[in-house]
Amino acid sequence: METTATREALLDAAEELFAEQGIEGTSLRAVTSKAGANVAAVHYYFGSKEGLIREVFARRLAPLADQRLARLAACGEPGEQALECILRAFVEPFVELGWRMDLGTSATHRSGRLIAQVLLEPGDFLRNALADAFRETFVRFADAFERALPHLDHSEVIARLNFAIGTMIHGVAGIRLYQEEHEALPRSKELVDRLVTFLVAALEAPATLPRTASAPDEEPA
Amino acid sequence: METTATREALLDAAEELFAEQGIEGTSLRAVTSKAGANVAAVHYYFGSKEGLIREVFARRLAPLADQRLARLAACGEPGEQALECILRAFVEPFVELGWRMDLGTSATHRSGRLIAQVLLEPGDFLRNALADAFRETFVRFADAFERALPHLDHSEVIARLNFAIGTMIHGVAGIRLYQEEHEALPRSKELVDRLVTFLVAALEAPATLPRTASAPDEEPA
DNA sequence: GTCTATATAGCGATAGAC
DNA sequence: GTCTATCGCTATATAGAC
Repeated sequence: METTATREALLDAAEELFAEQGIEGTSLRAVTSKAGANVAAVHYYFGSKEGLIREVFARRLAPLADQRLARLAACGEPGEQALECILRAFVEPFVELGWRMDLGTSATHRSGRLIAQVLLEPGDFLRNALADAFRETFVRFADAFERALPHLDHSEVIARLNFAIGTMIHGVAGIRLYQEEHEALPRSKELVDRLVTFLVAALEAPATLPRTASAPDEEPA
Repeated sequence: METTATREALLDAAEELFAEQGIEGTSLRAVTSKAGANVAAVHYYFGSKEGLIREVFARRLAPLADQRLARLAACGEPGEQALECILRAFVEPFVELGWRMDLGTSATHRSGRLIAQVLLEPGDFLRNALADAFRETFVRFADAFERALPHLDHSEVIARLNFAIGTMIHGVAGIRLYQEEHEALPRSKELVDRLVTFLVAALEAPATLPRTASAPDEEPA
């Protein structure tokens, strides 16, 4: 269809500009001018800027969810899945998506920062949409992690899963508050391997004992 | 001084609104109206919105750096510091700062998201200012971590330190993409303990071995 | 389905009264 | 030191020509 060409061009342009300049910081004019169209086209296809934003993410998140769940299923029967396999099923598709969304972005403003941005932006609508899109995935992975980490209670598994998500997002976003001068940003595969090593150990850590409450004398070895 | 009253009120209002609505999403009018002043006052005291933003952070970051370095020094002589002590020196002051900056913020938009936001926002000026403010701290801590983790090479220590920063920021920001219905957000002390358990294990993990080949750029045949 | 032209509103910044 | 009023600009959104 020819009508789809403009639509896709708008989505591509928006995705790229959002990653470079932020979502709030990107005007419809910038999007349409990059896409070779004009402001009215956005409202014709998406109704509003909010509709455009929603579509930019929806286009990526459904395939991401599918891929993660397929990879998880390939780890074996529930209850017998290896922790590293579960973790890779969770991390790898996300990192690859981050890299793909990054194609036109400058080297210093890397990749998946788009998703990280959304998590922090003020408006509720997108964060809620994101949470909805991820809910099924997270429920399934939380269950898999819980079975693979029998030494942890439910609440600590959830807390660690949320930590792991933060580590992953921050890693994919390529944020370096502390960066060596000549250090190159890691390639996708190297990043995944380092993330997995880091997170497997973190998830397997012994349970956190309450330091305040009943056992004040105990220091963890 | 009486002049300081308005100035401080502007900084307080700005800090609170930035955390709630984002920096880009907060207008000077919103800040001044909350502070009981008006737009001109911002330009009188800070010259511009950018100057205001800079001051909001500068007011918090210098004490944070001091506190962290003091805590690190209290861990003992360089080369003999325990990993957990170094990590707590790094994490605890940051978490407490996040909690303090959160006072007026609604429960669903927690704490340190302000710093997390800055890391992702488009403009370079603030990220550079933040990197500058943290540089000394990070150099000192990177050195301490490297001595405490002799099984890792320099580049992996740096990579893991950046991961740890991401974990910490995400945790303090209170982001929960996956949240149980009745789950309460953890208290500061509980968060710190869980973060430390998680990160000690992660940092101590064995070195990541290249999985593809001897050189990271090579594609497997 | 795509354009131009415009309506409406909000922004940061500044001048000048007090 | 603090105010009101306003300038100049840009944003999203829409109406209507083609």
